[in-house]
Amino acid sequence: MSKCEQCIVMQFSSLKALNKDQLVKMANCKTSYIIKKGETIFDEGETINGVFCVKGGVCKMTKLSDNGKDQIVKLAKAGELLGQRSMISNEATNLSAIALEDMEVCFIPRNEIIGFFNENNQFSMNVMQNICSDLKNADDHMVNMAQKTVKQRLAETLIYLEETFGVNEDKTLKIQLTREELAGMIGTATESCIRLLSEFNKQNIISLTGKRITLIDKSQLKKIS
Amino acid sequence: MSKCEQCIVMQFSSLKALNKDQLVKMANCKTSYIIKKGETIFDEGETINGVFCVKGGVCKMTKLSDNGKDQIVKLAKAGELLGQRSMISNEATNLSAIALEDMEVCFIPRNEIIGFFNENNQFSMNVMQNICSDLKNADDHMVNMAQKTVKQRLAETLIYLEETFGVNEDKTLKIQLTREELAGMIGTATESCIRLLSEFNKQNIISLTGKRITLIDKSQLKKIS
DNA sequence: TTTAAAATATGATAATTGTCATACTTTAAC
DNA sequence: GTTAAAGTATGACAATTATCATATTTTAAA
Repeated sequence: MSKCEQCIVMQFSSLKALNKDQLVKMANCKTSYIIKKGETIFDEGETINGVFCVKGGVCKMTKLSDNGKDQIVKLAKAGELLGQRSMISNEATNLSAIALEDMEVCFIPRNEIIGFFNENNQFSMNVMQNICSDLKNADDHMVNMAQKTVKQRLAETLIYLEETFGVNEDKTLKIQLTREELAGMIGTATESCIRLLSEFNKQNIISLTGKRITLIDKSQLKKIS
Repeated sequence: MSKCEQCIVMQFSSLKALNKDQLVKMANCKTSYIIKKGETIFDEGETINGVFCVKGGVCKMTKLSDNGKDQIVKLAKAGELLGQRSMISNEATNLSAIALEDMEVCFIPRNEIIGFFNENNQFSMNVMQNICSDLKNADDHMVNMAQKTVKQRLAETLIYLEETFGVNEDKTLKIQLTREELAGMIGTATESCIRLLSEFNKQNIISLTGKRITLIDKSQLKKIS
């Protein structure tokens, strides 16, 4: 059982508002997990009774649409608490969380978090602000889905992926998404996504090396989006 | 200056958690407004420094997309607090609020609400749950926008409008949206929206009397959506 | 290393949706 | 009431996107 105090996550998660005693208390009741790439942390509709704190790695938060396709609603990385919304609403989760890379996560039971909520205003304010930020992003995302073309959404998403997750030494996007997952983010058919990537590639806006993507002309991507 | 204690809104808004003293305090610092149909309560990007409590009437919460169309992100009715998110994030609003009917709203300054936040856990929990509910809806909405056809979205929206705002004695939808607004809700061109309404009309799934809409075959609408 | 499975890629085609033009109808202002 | 403006409706056409088929490449397992 590692100490929460020393966890790097404490620097940028809402948990940073907790004091030493609270962190010790949390360390005593948390459970740590190693999640392998592709494994599910929890499924849409599951009752999880707590939150998962992401220590490392990235996961996709997806929702199964009626037509059977997985829509990626957001990507979550270190410092994020998964299941905040359902914990506060006291409901089952509305999204599934699936690891895109090997991950380290800690589970913190609901009671513990709710306790911190009541005794630590700054902490509850932090959580609230996270949720508000999610809400704002969801609104923006919704409007983009409704009003932008697939091409615009792809361009925007590529920029988002580079800005959020960075690039490797060879300039390729660090985050590894399959074409199907990328299509699931922008809300289109996998073939349409592949076709547009090819088109961007031919126009020298991006380059494709196997499944890896490199952004070449970012200003052009921004113009498109 | 009317008393907040006696306001009908207190029965179903998050403010119901406030005690008598707090309600009196709120009544003393609130400002009441009558908003005419079509008038703007606040604009996207505005800093409002407080929340608007809807006492009566319905408004649309919209976001201007890059292509110049107004997307309706949600409809708000009595009991809702407008501007909660931006108040908590301490940011400008990300949505505009425009009255669809004549409205009564009260403005409550930010400081007041934040004060209640700190002294009344149940109140802050209520607000949080509202925002969580908005977030869940936004996620659902996003997936629908991304994965469903315009026809499916229209069918779903018609059912939502009837369930949420009810019908008149003649069975027509109580809420009055122009075709342009309806198109703005489902995220499509006005003409496409009109065309699909005509199609539903011809198939006897709905009936159109001027701008008024009556749902005839709801089970069919559900099947479509 | 070989081989099967999965992922990527591309073509052909159909379905959906948007855009522009135009006509008709309702609404609201004078 | 008249009239202009706004809203509703429909046609024609173009653009976008999905679907199905199939080939190629990559990945992972035996």
